[in-house]
Amino acid sequence: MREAALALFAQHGYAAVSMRRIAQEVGVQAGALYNYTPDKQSLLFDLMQGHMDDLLNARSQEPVCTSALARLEAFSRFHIRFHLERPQAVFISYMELRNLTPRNFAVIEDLRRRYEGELETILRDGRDIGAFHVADTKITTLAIIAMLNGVNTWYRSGGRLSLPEVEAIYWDMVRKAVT
Amino acid sequence: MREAALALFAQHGYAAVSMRRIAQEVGVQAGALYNYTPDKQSLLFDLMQGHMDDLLNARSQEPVCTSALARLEAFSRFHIRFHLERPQAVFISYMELRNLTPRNFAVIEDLRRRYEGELETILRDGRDIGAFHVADTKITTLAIIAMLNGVNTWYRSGGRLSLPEVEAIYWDMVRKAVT
DNA sequence: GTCTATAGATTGATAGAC
DNA sequence: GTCTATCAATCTATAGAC
Repeated sequence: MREAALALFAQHGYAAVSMRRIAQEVGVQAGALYNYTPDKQSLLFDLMQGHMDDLLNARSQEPVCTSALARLEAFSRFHIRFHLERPQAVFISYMELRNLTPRNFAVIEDLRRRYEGELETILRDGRDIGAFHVADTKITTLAIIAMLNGVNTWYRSGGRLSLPEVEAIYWDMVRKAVT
Repeated sequence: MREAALALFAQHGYAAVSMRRIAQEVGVQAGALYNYTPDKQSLLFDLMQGHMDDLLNARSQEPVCTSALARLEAFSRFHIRFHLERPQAVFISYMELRNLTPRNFAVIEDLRRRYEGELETILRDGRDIGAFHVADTKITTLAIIAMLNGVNTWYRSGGRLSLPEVEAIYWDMVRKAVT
């Protein structure tokens, strides 16, 4: 059910996808879905929370780097790799924020800010030791993440560029932008 | 009607907003709206097409710069300024692409590509004369636009930073990323 | 745990009075 | 050009049989 909902929400949007349509994709009747989710809103929230949990868990299991540059490179490459591996979940977690209830929205926002905080810490530490030159760590954090997220709008596996090539191109831009 | 639809679509999403809700905002009954739009889809399309037309028109009326660096700076500052002036239209034009009919989608996509082409031309010309060092002009184009678009996710007028300060910070990052 | 059936509300769009 | 009224379809969610 979650798999079907993920694909359908990503393609048509949460509000435009009915429980009947999800059930059809799963191969059951609509009523049967309510054995697995209390309602449609919880289904959306679970998908988004699961994605953010995956993101933070995967990040925490990455090897720790010592130098400022190596930390930033590791983050940039991890971010691209992780997000390119699950484009649908990424898409939903950004596009469907406004369809969350205020309570659910606050939870997702908190997870998102925690992730952004990891990058900001890297930038601030690097700036403090003179490794980076950034005008504003908060804005630079958001600018870098926005730029890296942009990969998902055009990258298709099997295309002109391989994942390592994409990582290298973006890392080069990130590195130059902060040094 | 367009004004009300713009605000409501931006806040709740096209699929989640009913014609009755738009009519309520305008102060008429739902049926009256159909004197101004043949259907809901056309209303969305007109908003998006109007936004893209505004963008290309505004861009074409900007003063022409000669040096590669000045051209890129003018584009970056123009992009930030234009997009921060109409956050709702920007939001809709990106988020509601999947709610366009295939025919309407193709029209908007063409306008978007035309705009991106202006930046790519700047980058290619600059690279050809040795002013810029970019690994891939197409990807760099998308990366820069993604980064600049990110401003709209956090900037609020009257906040910590003024528009000229924001422009300066982003221009600094763009400049360093390509030189 | 899935089914059929349905309640109760809402949707986009139209018809016809004025 | 706006109104009331409504059609026909669709929606989320639930009830109860099996």
